[in-house]
Amino acid sequence: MRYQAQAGTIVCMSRDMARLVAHLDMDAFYASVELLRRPELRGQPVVIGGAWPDRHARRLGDYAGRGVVTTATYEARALGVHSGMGLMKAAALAPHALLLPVDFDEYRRLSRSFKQATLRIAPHMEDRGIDEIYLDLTQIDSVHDTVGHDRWGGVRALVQEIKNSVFAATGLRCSVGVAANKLLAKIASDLDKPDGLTLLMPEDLPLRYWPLAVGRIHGVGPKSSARLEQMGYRTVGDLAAASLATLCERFGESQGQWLHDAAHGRDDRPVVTSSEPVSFSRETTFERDLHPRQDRLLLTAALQRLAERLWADLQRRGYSGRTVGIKLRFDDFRTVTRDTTQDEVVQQLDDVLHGARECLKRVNLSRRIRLLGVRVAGLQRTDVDVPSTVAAQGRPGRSQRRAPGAAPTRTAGPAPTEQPTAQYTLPLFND
DNA sequence: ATCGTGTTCCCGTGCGGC
DNA sequence: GGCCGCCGCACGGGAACA
Repeated sequence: MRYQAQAGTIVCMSRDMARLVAHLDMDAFYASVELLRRPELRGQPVVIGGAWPDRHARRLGDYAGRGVVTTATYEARALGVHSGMGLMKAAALAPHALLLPVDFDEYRRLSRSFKQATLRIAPHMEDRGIDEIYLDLTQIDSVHDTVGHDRWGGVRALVQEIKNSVFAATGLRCSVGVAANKLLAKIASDLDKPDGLTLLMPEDLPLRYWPLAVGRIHGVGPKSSARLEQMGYRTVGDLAAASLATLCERFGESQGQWLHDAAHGRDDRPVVTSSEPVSFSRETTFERDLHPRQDRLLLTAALQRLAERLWADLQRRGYSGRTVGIKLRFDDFRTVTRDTTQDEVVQQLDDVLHGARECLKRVNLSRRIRLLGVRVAGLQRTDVDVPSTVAAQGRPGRSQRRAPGAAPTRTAGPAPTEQPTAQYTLPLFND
């Protein structure tokens, strides 16, 4: 037996018993949610992205502005439009496609629904964002059933039950992959989209895993893909054929070992059912690139607004943090970040603004600014009184001490409404 | 004018304490 | 005192992902 502690959860893994892990991925999630409300658009190329006041559909070709495609229906994908593509480029490819603005509140609502529906059947669930989850099915008895001559009949029946339940709760389809670990389950869920149910077992790897491009491995993005390909590793099989020693030589101990394991379908990571946030941030891309001096007032106002929203997020979720950071993206797409850590967590909005201003002083502002962001990390909970033994973990001594009568500790329940704050008149954007 | 928003993880560097 | 190695921490950047 091996025990792994992770994010406060003790996960127990038996070395001998093979695990059964599922990855569930909602099909074209945002687009599918929109089609629930606009069934007359079914069958048409539809793209979700951007935002505008009236939420009416537009012709993609009529769009002018910044933004990316968050999701495209399969009809739009057939025209070459994909997630992450700039909207202007998508408009050139598919001018007649329909464009709808994003509505995160609605997506979050449906996200909760499909997760709840799943949870009733498979309670060991790891949340991986708005539209995907991992499930550890190992402990569910029925997966071990043999149905007729089908060794995996129990798994199929269970997963089909989950898919049906998700559809009943939301009207949405999903694709599910099942394998011995998260790495392969993720690969499997992608093998037969949409509405797929795919088992990927060890004996399937040579035929179904090794032919795939290295970029299909979760964790190998565009940069690593290009590098691997340039070194002659185009497919997962190319990597699997290389020795551990060779990969370590070429990519370092840590990454080499990881690539070797991944190529052979080995992955120990447990399905983690609870976790704590690490940071909160808010950022915005401007309609036009702003000049650090000429547009100083606009930038100052934007920073104020971002900090207010971030502070509201923190209060609503019951966190504060010791680290305040900023992020800037310039007109040449270069990105810089700065952060600073205090002995104590920020107590009020002005502390966030003060930290952000300190960070800004350390940035060379000689280009126009495209994006501005604010971040708080080094989090501690504020809504419950944390026992001192736990609170002392971060930095012993002063961090938990609060002078009597100092800024009131936030209490559980709805966050107090934000007081209007004095506008900063000091120059935040100096040159 | 193609490239958003929010989050996490990893690594290198620099520095102080021991 | 200088130097070394080790460690942990802060910081900045990069990469990846939903």
